[in-house]
Amino acid sequence: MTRAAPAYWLMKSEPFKYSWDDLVAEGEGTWDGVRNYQARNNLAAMQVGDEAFFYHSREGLEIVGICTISVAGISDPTDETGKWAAVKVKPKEKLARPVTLAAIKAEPRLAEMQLIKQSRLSVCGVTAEEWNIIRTMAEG
DNA sequence: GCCAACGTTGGC
DNA sequence: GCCAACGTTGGC
Repeated sequence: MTRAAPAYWLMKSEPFKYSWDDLVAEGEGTWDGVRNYQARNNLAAMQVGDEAFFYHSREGLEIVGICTISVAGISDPTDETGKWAAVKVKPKEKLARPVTLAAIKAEPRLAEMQLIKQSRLSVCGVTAEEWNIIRTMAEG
């Protein structure tokens, strides 16, 4: 399956477990351990070349960087049943200015973001419009 | 650290 | 198939 334009995502991580800096240090990270069906469906829909915001949850509460999907459609190596999905990501760029959850909530055009609507979903879809708005907000 | 929101599980 | 109990996530 191919797609003309890259899709956009937002992936949450608790920085004390796995932070943006950890990903940069590793060079490539496996996004595994997801045990939510909706998040899994998002993971399974990802393709190489898609881009994702890296969001720090619990602490920070902000988008800190952008990563690209480097390997798609793999099964979660931490899962023995084989039914959970994972991808590999590489850091692409660190945002000049992190975009905080508060800033996202304060922007009416972002009120419909899956991030806002489903606060507990750890892998969210982002529309191209939302992506561009946040990229603009992240410019220094 | 607390707790609300939400997803999952299991008894009936 | 319903729903109460339970576990987890994530904002505050």
